[in-house]
Amino acid sequence: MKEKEPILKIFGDKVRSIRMQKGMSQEQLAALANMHRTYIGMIERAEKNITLINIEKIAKALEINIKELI
Amino acid sequence: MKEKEPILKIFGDKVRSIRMQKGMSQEQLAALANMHRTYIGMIERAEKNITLINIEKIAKALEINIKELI
DNA sequence: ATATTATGCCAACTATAGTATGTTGATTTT
DNA sequence: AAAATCAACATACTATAGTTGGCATAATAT
Repeated sequence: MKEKEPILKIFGDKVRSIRMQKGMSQEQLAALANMHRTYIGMIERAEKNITLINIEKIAKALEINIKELI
Repeated sequence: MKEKEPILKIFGDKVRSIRMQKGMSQEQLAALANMHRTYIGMIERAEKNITLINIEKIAKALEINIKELI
């Protein structure tokens, strides 16, 4: 993941905006989703090509539907 | 990917049903999406945890919106 | 101003997604 | 019934997603 794929950017931006909207830190979201704090950061910065299972985990942690994240 | 995650099963089933609805073979879909024939099979059988970029590629090949696939 | 909390970023590792070939059996076509 | 098309499945390999720790910087609180 050198070049930032638009779809990852869109996804990361949505995660960040919803997370902040809910007043959560990356660390809090990570804890809820059972992930590492830095991984959430990487996703928000579109540095990783996230898999479907992790998309679902983040959606659940944010208490939203997956579709709202894509 | 030993145990089939429900979300991957749902995703794979949708790919298969839309593909068949459009009268495409796995091989044809693979060609359109620039993927290998067996990989499409693995996705439909929920044997792989697909990444966001590939979800997008398949959606485009099927000429549908990503949201329709999740 | 100092302490605390939050995020970015790097580097290294391990697990697994993604790519590919070949074989087998089932389904469809002729 | 034979031929052709399609999909399942078994490996095996290589690229990269996912996990982690540590340090630097920025922002917020006391």
